[in-house]
Amino acid sequence: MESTFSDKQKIILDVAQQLFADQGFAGTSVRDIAREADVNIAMISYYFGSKEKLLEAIFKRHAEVVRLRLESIIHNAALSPVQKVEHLVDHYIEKYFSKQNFHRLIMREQLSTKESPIASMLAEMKTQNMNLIKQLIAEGQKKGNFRKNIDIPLMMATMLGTTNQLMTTQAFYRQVNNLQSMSDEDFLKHLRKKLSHHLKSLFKAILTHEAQNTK
Amino acid sequence: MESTFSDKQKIILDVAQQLFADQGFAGTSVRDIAREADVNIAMISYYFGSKEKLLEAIFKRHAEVVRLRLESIIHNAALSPVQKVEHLVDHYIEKYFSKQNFHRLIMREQLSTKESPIASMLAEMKTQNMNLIKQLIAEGQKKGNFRKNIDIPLMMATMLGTTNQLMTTQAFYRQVNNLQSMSDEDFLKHLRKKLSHHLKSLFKAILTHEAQNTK
DNA sequence: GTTTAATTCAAACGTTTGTTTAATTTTGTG
DNA sequence: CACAAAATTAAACAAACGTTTGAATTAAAC
Repeated sequence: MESTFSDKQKIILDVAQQLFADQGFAGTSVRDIAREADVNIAMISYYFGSKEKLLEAIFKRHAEVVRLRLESIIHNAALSPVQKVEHLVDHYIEKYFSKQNFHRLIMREQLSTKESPIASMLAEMKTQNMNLIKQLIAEGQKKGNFRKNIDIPLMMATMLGTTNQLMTTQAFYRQVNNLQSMSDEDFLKHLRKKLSHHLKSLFKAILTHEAQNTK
Repeated sequence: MESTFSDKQKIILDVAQQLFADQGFAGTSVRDIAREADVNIAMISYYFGSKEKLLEAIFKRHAEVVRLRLESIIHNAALSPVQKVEHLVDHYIEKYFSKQNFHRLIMREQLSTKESPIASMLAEMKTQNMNLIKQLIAEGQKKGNFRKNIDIPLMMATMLGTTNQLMTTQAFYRQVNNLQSMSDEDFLKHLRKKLSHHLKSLFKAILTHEAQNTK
């Protein structure tokens, strides 16, 4: 990768990522970023060309990290296919919960219908991840653990979609289940556990031959 | 409901809904709306107070329609609980696919973390729908069709989340499955069918005692 | 027909936006 | 030190934004 950023550039990237995540891309001005990063307004254009290309740089940096982590799970010879799927679920939940706002930002960009460098970058990233998971499924089928005719994109949609949806409506989930007395931290722990179990049992039902367990 | 809009107000609401859906709220200017609706810019403030209250009015109008349709399914005495769930799935898919852009708009608003009249309105809407579905699940449990200890919010998150996710990444789904030669119409039909089957078998696995069928 | 209220309009208001300029300072190199 | 390149700055730019104004027009009420 040709991505070698100076310390100052990294600060701008970090600050912008946080602000974009919290307030959205349109909702964040370059002046906000400059103020928070303690640099002159002109530095953003100077270093990155434009506000939009700054976002592009942020996503590029993120994509690299995701790909590496995913590969390390898939290629871990010590794990069975079922274990890999479970690791995948837990890893994704962990990643998503620890950077909620950033994933909100990605969601927002995906919602945009317009063709853009960013949209095509996200698509490419998705394809890479999908190919890795395809390997994993194929391995499971070869070993006889998984059934044939698995619609991987649908399965992915359920994992990502359910997690996204639950995240965006977590306050609602808390209210419905009368969990207001819990601390924020405890609630998130509880939510993650529930979601993890839910997704794993769903995937067991989709992927394997046996019915999923009741708790 | 006190919502009685003049013809001109309805035109503004329709046009604004379309534009907000296509370009987002921040991405649509009141000048865009005025031009498309063929009214003076000042009319939007005059009738609705502000751009934000205009969006509020659009969501209020939408919520009413959704509630009525949901009630008609839940209270249909001719259907069994399982059938009702299947109707629910198909109805939601139908609703979502026929107004994709509008649901993208709702998603975008849900992604916003800020407290706002619109956020609380969406939350209230969600609670209403949830209570209706709770009735449906309780009916199924009483009749012995559904198992106990069903996490309804999690189930809803899977339905809404999977549909949303698949919708926002449909171009990707098409590419991965080599369906570019299909017409747009045929592809959407295909996608709906796949999604419907996927969700129904997931729900069978979640709700009932038997394992779901393979195709 | 007269009066009062509701509607419509072009224009302007005051901000805020992303980006650029041109001058200045800092840094690196020989 | 001297010179060139890079970095940084305050200021200005033009464009777009949501909203308001005050006059002009239409509709409604009596």
